[in-house]
Amino acid sequence: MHDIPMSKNDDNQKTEKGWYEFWDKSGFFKADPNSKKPKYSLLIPPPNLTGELHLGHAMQHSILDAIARYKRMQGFDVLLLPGVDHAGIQFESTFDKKLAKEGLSKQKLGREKWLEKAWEFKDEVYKSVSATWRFMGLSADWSREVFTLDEAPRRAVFEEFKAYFEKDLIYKGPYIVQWCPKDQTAIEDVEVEYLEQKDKLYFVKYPLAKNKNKFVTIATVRPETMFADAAITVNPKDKRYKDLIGEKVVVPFVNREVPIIADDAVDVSFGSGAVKCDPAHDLDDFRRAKDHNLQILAAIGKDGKLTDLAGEFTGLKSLEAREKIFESLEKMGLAEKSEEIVHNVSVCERCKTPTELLISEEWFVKVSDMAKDAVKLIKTGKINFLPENYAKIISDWLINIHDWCISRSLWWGHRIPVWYRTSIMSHESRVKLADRDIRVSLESPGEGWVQDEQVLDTWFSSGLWPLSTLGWPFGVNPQGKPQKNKEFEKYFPWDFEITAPEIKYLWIARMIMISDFFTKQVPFKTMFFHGMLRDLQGRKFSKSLGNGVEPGYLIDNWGVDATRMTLYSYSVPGRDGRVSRQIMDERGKNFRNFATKLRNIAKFIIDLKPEDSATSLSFKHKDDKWVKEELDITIKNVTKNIESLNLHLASDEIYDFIWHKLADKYLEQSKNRRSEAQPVLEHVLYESIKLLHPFMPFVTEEIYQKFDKIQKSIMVDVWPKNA
RNA sequence: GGGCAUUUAGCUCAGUGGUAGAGCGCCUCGUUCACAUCGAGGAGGUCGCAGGUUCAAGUCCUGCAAUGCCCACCA
Repeated sequence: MHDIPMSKNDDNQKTEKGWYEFWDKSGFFKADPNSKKPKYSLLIPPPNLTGELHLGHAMQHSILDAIARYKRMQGFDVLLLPGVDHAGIQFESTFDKKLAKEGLSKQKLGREKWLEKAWEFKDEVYKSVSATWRFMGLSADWSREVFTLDEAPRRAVFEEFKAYFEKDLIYKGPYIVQWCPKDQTAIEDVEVEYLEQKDKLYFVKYPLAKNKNKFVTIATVRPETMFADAAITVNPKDKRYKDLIGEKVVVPFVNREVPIIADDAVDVSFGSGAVKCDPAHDLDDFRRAKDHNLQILAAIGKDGKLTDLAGEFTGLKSLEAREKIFESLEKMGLAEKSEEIVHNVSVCERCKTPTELLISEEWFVKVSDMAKDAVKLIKTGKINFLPENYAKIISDWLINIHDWCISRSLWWGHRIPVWYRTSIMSHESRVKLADRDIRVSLESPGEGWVQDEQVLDTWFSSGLWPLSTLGWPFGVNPQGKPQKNKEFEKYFPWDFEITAPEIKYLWIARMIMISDFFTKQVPFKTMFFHGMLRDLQGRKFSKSLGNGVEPGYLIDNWGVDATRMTLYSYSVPGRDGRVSRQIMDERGKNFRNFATKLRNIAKFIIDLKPEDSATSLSFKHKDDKWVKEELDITIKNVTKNIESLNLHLASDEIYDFIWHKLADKYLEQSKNRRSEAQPVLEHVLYESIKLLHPFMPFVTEEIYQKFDKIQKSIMVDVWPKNA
C-alpha cells in the first residue's frame, strides 16, 4: 500500500474558493487605464473551445499568473487579459460529432439553426474552461474577457479584411485542397493523417509527339488521374531524359500533347525516373503548374469519381478505375509493368477515407511583403524570444512564406465579409467579378445582395488578437458602439506572450506580421515558448491514447498551490517534460507537504507567539545575521530569476529557503532564545510568503492574513527588497 | 528529405567554465517539546560516445550515435 490519499481534500477547495472570491470582489485583478503606475500587460493565449483544459494549459496559465502577481507586487498596473478562441474546424468537428450522437446534422438543421445550437454548445464548454481558470487562481481581469466571435473582434477582423482588400492584397483563386469524398468537404492539412499501405506502382509508356515509336515511361500509383496530365516531369540531371526536356509526349486515351519539364525534386532512383504531372491532384504539381504555366484539369470530381475527361471510365470511383485503365493500356501496348510498393496514403483523420487533392476556389492574402517587413522587425531584437533561437526559426518560416489561404468551408467563424449581387449565383463565376458586382461590408449592402458562404480561417482572427482584444482600431463598447481607445494606447504592445511551440508559425509568426502591418510595432516584447508535456514515451497527450493527466485530478488530491508548484518545475522555456500520473503525484505530494510545512511554521511563529516577545526588529545575534543574509540572497535570486523568466529556479529558490533554511535551521536554533528571536522570525516569514505568493497564492494569503498591520491582501503588498 | 531539440543518480528533472544537485524511491535511526503530510543521517552518477579548445569542460567547438519534435513529402 502506498500512502497517497485518494479522497478529495474538501477543506482546501473551500479555502481556495473563498480566497479567490475575496480577491475577485476586491477588484485586485482589474487593470486601471487611468492609473499612473507603469503598465505591464500579459495576453492569455485563447484556448480552443473544444473541451476541458489540459495540464499544458494549466502550466501556461500558472506561468502567466505568477508573472502577473509578481509585477503587481512590484507596483505595476497589470493587465492579464483572458479570452477564448472559436477554433473553427476543431470546434465544428467536435460539435458535429456531438450532433451526430443526437441524430442531428448540419443538413437537417440548416445554417441558422445550426449556429444557434453551436453557440449554446460554446457556452457549455466555456463554463468548464472558465471554472478551471478560477480554480487555478488566475488573476485575470474578467471585465475585459473576449471571445473571438464577439462584437469587438468581429469589427476588428472586418477592418483587417477591408484593409487587405483595399490594398489589393486579397484575391480569390484556384487552390489545391485536401478533400474528403465521404464528408464532402475540404479539410485542413492537420486533419489528414498518413497510413502506410501496399499498392501497385504502374509503369506506363507515353509516345513522343515527334516520333510515336519512341516512348517515355512514367511510374505512377494513380493511373486514373492521367486524364488530367499537364506534363511529364524529370530530373534535369537525369542523363536518360536530359535531351528530351522541352519535347512533347502524347497522353494516352486523350491524345493531348504535353511537355516534358524539368524539376530537381524528382527522384532519379524512383520508378522510371519520370513522373506524370497532374496539377489538380498533387501539391508539387500544382506549384509546377504555376512555374511552367500549365493547364489545370480535374480528372477526379468532388464526389471522388472520375470526371468526363476520363471518357469510357467516367463515373467510376478512382480505385475501381485503376485496374481497368491499366488493362486498357496493356491492350494498347502502352503498359510496361507493375510492381508492388509500400507507400503512405493520406486519409481523412475522422473517417479514414483516402483523401483526394482537388482544386477549389479560395480566398488568399498576399503576405510576402508583410512577411519581409516582419523579418526586419524581428531583426531589430525588439522581441525577446525564449528560447532565443526561435527568432531565427520564425524568421526562416516567414522568408519562405506562401500566400495565405484564408477561406474555410465551415459555418463556425467570421463569415467572409464579401457580398455578391444575387443575380450572379454561380460560385465559379464570382471569381472574375467586376467591382460593381461585389461589396466588402460587415452588414448586407441591401436588397439583392448575398454573402459569401465561407468563413475566415481561425488564424485570421487569432493573428489579430493582440490588437482586437484592446479594441483596435477604434475601440468598441459592449454594445458595439465606437468609443475612445485608452486601453490600446496604454497596454499595447503587450509585455508578455506565451504559447506552446506547436503554433509558432500558425499563430506567433502571423501576430508579428499583422501587428507590424497595422501598427509598425511588435505585438509583444517577450515571447515565451514553454515545452510540451508528454507521456513517458514522449507522445503527446491525446484523448484516444488516454495518456493525459487532468489538472482537476491533481488539484483534488494535492491542492492548487501544490499543482502550480509542480508545473513550475516543468516550465523551463522550450523544454518538453515527460509526465505520468504517478510522477505528477510524487511532485504534487511533495509540494502539498510543503504547504503543510508552511502552515506549521506560521502556527509556530504567529499562533504560538510568546507573551514576552521582543518588539523591535534587530539582527544582533549571529543566527539573526545568518538568516538575514540568507533571506537577502533569496530575495535577490528569486527576483532575478523571475525577471529572467526562470520560474523553475525562482520557485525552487524560495522553496529551499523556507524549508531548509528558515524551518530546519533558524527556527530550530531560535528555540533557545525564542522571545528574543520573535521579531526576526516574524519578519523572515512575512518576507518569505511574499516571495512565494506568485507561485502559491492561496496558502500565502492564508498565512498573510494572520499578521497584524497588513494590506488588505498579500496581492497588493510590496515585493521584498534588500535593505 | 530539411530544420530543431534532448541525452546528468532507479524514475522525473535542475544545473549557460572553477570541489556533481533537487524531488520521489531506497537504507538506518528518531515520535511529550510547530509539523510523522515530520526530523537527523546514508547509499547511489567515469554528466550518451570520440576528439578538440582551456590552467580548468556536465557547461564551449567538431564529429558520431540514440531518442523525440516540427516542417515538407515518397509520385
